Amino acid sequence: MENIRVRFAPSPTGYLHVGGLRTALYNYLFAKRNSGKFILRIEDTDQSRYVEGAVENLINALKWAGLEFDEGPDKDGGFGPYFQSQRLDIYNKYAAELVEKKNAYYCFCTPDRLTTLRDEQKSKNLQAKYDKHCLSLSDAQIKDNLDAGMPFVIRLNVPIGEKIVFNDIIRNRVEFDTATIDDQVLIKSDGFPTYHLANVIDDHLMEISHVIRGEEWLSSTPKHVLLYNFFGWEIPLFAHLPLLLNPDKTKLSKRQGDVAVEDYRAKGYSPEALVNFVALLGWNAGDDKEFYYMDELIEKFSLDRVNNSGAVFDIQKLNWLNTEHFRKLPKDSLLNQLKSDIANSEFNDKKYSEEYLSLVIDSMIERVASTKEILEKSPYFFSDPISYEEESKTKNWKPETPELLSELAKRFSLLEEITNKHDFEKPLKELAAEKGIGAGKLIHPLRLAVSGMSTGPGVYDILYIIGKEKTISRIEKAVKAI
RNA sequence: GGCCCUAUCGUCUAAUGGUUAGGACAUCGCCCUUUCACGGCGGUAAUAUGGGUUCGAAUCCCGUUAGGGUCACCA
Repeated sequence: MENIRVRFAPSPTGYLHVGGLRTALYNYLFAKRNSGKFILRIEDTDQSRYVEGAVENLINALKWAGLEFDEGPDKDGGFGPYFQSQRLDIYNKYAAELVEKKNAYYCFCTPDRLTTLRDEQKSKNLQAKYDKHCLSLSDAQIKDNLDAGMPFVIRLNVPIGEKIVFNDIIRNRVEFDTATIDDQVLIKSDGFPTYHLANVIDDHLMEISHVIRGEEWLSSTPKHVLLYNFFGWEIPLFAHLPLLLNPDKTKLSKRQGDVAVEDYRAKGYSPEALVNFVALLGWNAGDDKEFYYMDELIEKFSLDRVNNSGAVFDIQKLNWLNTEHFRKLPKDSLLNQLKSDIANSEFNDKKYSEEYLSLVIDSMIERVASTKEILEKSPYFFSDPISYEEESKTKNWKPETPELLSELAKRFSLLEEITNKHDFEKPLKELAAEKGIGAGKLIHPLRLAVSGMSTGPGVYDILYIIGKEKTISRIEKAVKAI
């Protein structure tokens, strides 16, 4: 294939949807795999939906996910501008050409008439469609209306009784009857184009070779085909991607959980995991491999192997992948992440050495899926416990416990040089043997005393990491508090 | 409702006319472990349905059913 150019063309609604991320990713992978160009185009033709900072958010989210675009805002490749709101002249020029050729026409119908028409059609269970009322206007009438400053739109003049057939890489042959296609508005009364017009013109002008987008666009594709034909332009190859679904199989939506890439980022999911996960939602290489890095995805990706049915966004599988990716992270990036999480936490006023944090990571890595979770699951590495788990208290804290722990603290205080966790194990085992009790009788209350919790790394690990002083002071505190 | 798309374990999927229908996540059980995890081993679990075509169908064709998308001066 030559001159592969694909685009991700979101409208700036405020955040990047995970479905959008998947669409962007497939475009990106396809471009990279085929030495093509990945273009970002902002479809901001709806003035009423303008959201402050949306474009920045979008670009940041893409960057975070590792999807660097080759052309787009602030990165001109000779096909700009990449904001549709800056290309109004172009759309108007082409719309005029269509009107000239009678492939489009002025429409002066009021919103009132349109709603009445639609209601009527709906009540008769008919498809809501414009009735071509203004198509019969004479040139003189149109000129009069225009001169009188009447608001107008420009509509696509869909021919009657034709079949529109196109080929989709994923769905193969798709056919529509023009009788089922509405005379779509191309230019709105505010002078802005609708998606359909702007999209077709830009894809042509930007020399897009493959239109890879969500399946929700499949039913408006015949309108686009019609436009390409009217202009006499070559039609790009289409690939309509299966939708991402809620657990109840409806189109993935905000109502049923997190849908923005930023939400997952904020929760501690890594970009590698999220990318890996959405890549597999609707595509696989044909083998059993499930763990991928971006470069491997690029190497393996092909549109031929994209599925044709919708895929449920299964958070459990994402969690698993996130864990897998987390465990493979190099030590220094774990360290950096943990430091930045601490800086953003309640513990941000304290200082911890890299050696210390490194030990914390080693002890927790098998128990968490993000550095953020280390803070949540083992706060005792960052400050003294302020409360003690009730359930563990009733289970492990017996009348004789304070005395036993005090004795244990005394023996710990005698420890001179501590080089590893076993230095703490010895006195505990000895005490247990002397008292004729199982080590568990000491281990469980000890864990509760120093951590406030009943789960976590081995007690000796905890003691070794927090050190002798803290161990003793926490035991003393617990003896008084419980 | 019209039009369009889709249909393999609960979920993501493999098997492109011949397999005991495979893997992964989840789930369950056992082992490891004086906690929680990790890990190891094993189990439960699917071709929506009815017809064709064929020696042979998850796979090809038709119908049915179910789900989804779309029917805006939103993208």
